[in-house]
Amino acid sequence: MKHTNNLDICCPPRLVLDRIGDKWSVLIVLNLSDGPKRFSELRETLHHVTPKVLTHTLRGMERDGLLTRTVFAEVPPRVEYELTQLGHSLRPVMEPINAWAAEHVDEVLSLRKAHDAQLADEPAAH
Amino acid sequence: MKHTNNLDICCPPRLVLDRIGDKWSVLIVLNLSDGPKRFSELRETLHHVTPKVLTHTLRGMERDGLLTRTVFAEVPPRVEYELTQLGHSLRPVMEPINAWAAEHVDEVLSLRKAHDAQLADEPAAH
DNA sequence: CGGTATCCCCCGGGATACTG
DNA sequence: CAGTATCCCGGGGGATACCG
Repeated sequence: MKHTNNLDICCPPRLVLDRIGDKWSVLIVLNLSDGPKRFSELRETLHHVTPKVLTHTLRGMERDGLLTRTVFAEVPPRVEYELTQLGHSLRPVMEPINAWAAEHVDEVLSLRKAHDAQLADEPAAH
Repeated sequence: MKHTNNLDICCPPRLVLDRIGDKWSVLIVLNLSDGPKRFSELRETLHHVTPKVLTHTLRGMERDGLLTRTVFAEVPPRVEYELTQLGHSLRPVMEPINAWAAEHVDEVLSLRKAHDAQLADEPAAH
């Protein structure tokens, strides 16, 4: 996004996809849906994503107001992440995504496989 | 995705996001919603995206059965892209995305701005 | 515990030029 | 018209190591 395409502005969907289209944001929202969680808890659930990446993702979401980060002055340190109202409002957006995926994942995968197989068969077209 | 994480399988949402999370797929679906379009038509609507990129995106979508590619044996050549049933079924998925974006884009942008401004103020925390 | 700091690789995506 | 062929850059994201 170097030359500030007006597409970025004219197309709101891009804002959402840039925000939740990355690898972990959706899973984070889902995981925080029923209450705040600590950094390590999230890491475990997210299959031990690298701390750097998790931090980066969380910071980005915090920046956009999707969640809050609360540091507790204890030893050992404790940090909790919690969805904001805005963060919670994303659930209705994700449900259709989930539903579509659940319903069509097999179809897509088999279509993809068939398509690849067909291409592999006919290198003759060249 | 090198070491085939089981997350890819266990989390259907990823399939969708990997598919429509890229820069152009959503816009393509929206643009093909009311009927087939030719390659150049798509290019124009999509703010003159590079042919290479457009081709790549379209091929990926074709591979997953979201659209069909029809070549007409004419001169000059004509190629039309049309959503499949599966492709059309994505619309209900995108509408909430659109709606959320329309409703919250200003909020997110201002929250983001405020957040950045605050960080710029306090390099003292260091 | 909850992060930073580095290094590194891959690839999405744009620019430019050429072709059947 | 509808693509290919190259080159290139930025950054997402993982691995590893270290820190307050």
